[in-house]
Amino acid sequence: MSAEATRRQIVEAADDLFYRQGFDHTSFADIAQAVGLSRGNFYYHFKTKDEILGEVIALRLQTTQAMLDAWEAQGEDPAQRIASFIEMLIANRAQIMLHGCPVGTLCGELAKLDHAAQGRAAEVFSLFRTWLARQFALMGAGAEADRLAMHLLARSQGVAALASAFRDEAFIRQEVDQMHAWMAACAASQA
Amino acid sequence: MSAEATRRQIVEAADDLFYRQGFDHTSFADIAQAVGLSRGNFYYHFKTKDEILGEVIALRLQTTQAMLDAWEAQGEDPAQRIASFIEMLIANRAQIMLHGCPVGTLCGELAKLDHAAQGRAAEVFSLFRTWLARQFALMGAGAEADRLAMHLLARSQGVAALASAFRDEAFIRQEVDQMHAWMAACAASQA
DNA sequence: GTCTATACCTGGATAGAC
DNA sequence: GTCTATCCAGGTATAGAC
Repeated sequence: MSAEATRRQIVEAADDLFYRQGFDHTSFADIAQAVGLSRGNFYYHFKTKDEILGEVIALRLQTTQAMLDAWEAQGEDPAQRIASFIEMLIANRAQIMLHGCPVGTLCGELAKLDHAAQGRAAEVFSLFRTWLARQFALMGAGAEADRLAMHLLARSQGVAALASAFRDEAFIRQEVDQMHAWMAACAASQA
Repeated sequence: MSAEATRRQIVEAADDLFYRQGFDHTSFADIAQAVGLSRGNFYYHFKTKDEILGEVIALRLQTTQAMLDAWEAQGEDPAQRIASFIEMLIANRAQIMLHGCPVGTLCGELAKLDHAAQGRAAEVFSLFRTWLARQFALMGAGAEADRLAMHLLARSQGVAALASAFRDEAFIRQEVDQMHAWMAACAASQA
């Protein structure tokens, strides 16, 4: 196999394991096993764990941006695009109940480790924030656009945190309904 | 020193370290050093790390209940008592920006570790949930009381998560203001 | 590019002297 | 109740054969 393809496999396996088990709790052996490599060979591709983390964050930034671009292309108006964001909680509910939000839990863990990559990891949040703010701006929210974006981001984080703690799917649906209702009220007040 | 006093010191030190560094990332050596004990002596007091975790959770359940009781005693009406809950975000903002919410981050970490104490840790959330639901019920929320309690708990979790990721104090104040406004609207609609 | 073998360290946990 | 010494597992990382 080419070195490039192996590297990519490693990053994808690490992405998954970091989400399910946490960054600190995932060992090189775990990742090597997932990819089917020996531990020794592993170091040919990555020298340190932080280097893998860097690539995982880069991958997440990339896939997140791609998802936002897709929502942008599909949604007919900003309110519908924001609805796509909210529906993410429903689409990923099974994983969220088990492991929380990938972005929030990684940022939380890196904060505890006082890790240098904290800022990089938070950039994934920034992608959502900027994108949401632009949608709200298009809805006519003006100076309030960023505040509304942060509000919605916070609510989705809270839902993920509690859904995971209580393993409660009904709660997710309940809050998602409330968020859609809040959006409707939001849109009405701008009109 | 008496064994009982030492044990208590250990649990308090562990409580603090688990919050600031995370459970998994905190070693026996860290806790022993914080208390000023040798590692060997440490094992006279606690046999396993899980045993310490159990006591830390028990301590948190106890201090949380005491705090709720205090709010109950001080608040003149249920709306004012719920305001005490919301103001917790302001009172603890410095710590929250550095390490997130102690309850949420512990539950999140234990979920990643697939730890047996997950359920116990979530009981701290349950204390808040039950207490908040009772306040909402007193406000006349009826069947909606629990839903409103979970909603408020989720919002506070979301604020803690994003405040930590962005290190943003203004955001905390902004959302706290919104939560108070939401409460006022809530109270008005019940009246 | 891939492997085995291995060095080195940290962390959990125990034994036994004081 | 406290200490030192020690064991062992697991984790990061390297060397060097193939």
